[in-house]
Amino acid sequence: MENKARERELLLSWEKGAVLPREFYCRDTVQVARELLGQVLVYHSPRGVAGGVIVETEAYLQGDPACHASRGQTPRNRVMFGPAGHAYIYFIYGMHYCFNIVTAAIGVGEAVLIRALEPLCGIELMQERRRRSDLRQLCRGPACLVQALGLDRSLNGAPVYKPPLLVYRGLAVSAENIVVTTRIGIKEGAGLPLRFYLRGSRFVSRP
DNA sequence: ATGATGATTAACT
DNA sequence: GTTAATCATCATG
Repeated sequence: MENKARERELLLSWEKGAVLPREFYCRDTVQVARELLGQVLVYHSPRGVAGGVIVETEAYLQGDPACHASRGQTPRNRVMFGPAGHAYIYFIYGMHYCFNIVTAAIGVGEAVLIRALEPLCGIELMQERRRRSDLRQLCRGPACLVQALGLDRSLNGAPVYKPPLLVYRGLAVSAENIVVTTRIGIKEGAGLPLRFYLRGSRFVSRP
């Protein structure tokens, strides 16, 4: 398997790396969105561990019409206004969940949407949850990765720097390996260069 | 109380 | 490229 060697390499970097500290997220949201590429998102679910390398992100900013927080605080978006480094998980289209990490200072409603992962661990479990065996179809898309990892509403507001949700430091990504483009699935604020993905990754939701 | 809508996905043509 | 699936959330009355 060509994937085996790759998986081993990634798993090694994950095991050696440290968990990204809370402070990592208390910064400029675009910067965090870029730097999250290459890091490893892991969820220790009751059924087992699953996770992968973050290969695609989107930034949602204050004053950005596409941002859930742009029209003030509501019960749904309240965790966006809370401390950085916590999960903002919301329900959409009557059947899907999306996973974000809150960024910036308290009171500033900004976050990074995680749009795709390169599967790394818990692959059999993810294949079962997704009812698909193809690695490329496991975590390709924001709602897909949530389903693959087994995330749900109960994790809304949970920190991502301690169990059961963890983001580990992975491989560093240079600026030339980050593609900057427009976000997907929004009406207002389309056209803003706030989507980021790993150049050449076959695991992004859309090139 | 009601109605419009959505940071999607899978399965079509 | 098009569309059905499916409902919590929010603005409005």
